[in-house]
Amino acid sequence: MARAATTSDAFNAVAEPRRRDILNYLASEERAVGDIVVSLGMEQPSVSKHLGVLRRVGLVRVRRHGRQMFYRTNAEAIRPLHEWTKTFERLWQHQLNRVKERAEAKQKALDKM
Amino acid sequence: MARAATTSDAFNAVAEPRRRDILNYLASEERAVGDIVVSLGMEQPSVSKHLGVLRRVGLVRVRRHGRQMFYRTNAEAIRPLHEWTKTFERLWQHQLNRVKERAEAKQKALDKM
DNA sequence: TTGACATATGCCGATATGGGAATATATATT
DNA sequence: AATATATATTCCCATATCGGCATATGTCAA
Repeated sequence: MARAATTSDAFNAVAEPRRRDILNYLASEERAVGDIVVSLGMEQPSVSKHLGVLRRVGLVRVRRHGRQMFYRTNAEAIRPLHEWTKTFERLWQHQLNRVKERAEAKQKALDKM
Repeated sequence: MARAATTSDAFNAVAEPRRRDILNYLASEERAVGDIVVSLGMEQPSVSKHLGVLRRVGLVRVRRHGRQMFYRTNAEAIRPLHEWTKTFERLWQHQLNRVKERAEAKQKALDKM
């Protein structure tokens, strides 16, 4: 078996940096493909392909207006990612506290010298 | 150019479901490779390879004890992922509110019938 | 209808993948 | 030293990728 398809889920789709750029760009308001091409400085076919991947996993929604296609980020599809990362939140807080405590202990030791 | 390496960053490393399973398993406490093999029901070489990827992007830490290698999740490396997804949080809340409002409006309309 | 514009799709090549099987490395035990 | 145990590495294969380029599709305008 090879690597899972980029269209298998949001995790795979979002692994590509340019696709994250697109999602960021489409977060605040919907945009036509041409706008993405210009604003992000990518080739038009490349943008269309990335949008295709994002659309297949539900990360963007499309609306046609004349010959333009307006895309917008569907934040709801990013939520599972957020939830998964969130399960580790208390761990890094814990780890940070430990680092902080060690630093403070070290400082105290230095103060006594 | 082909797809980015799984070791290029946490986003790519985490795209593989089995690697997320491993990170979940190693979140609460450190474990030997053999434990992962048994608990997750994977082949040993497969586990070692996945751990290699995770280690290269800093998602796990290792400690040797005799002939065993104890791995644990380094939650701190998951944080950038969390932060990125977080930027969309207000959007899906907004979208959910709109869905909710529509549902309530619909219910009100039904109540009048 | 013809032509211009906006976007999508097809084909190509180079590359990395993940699983399976075999094997190598490192450490402990006797 | 020889053997057993724990883990890592290598090789192979089928597959999907992304970018570049050319081209197809769809829509508007004259």
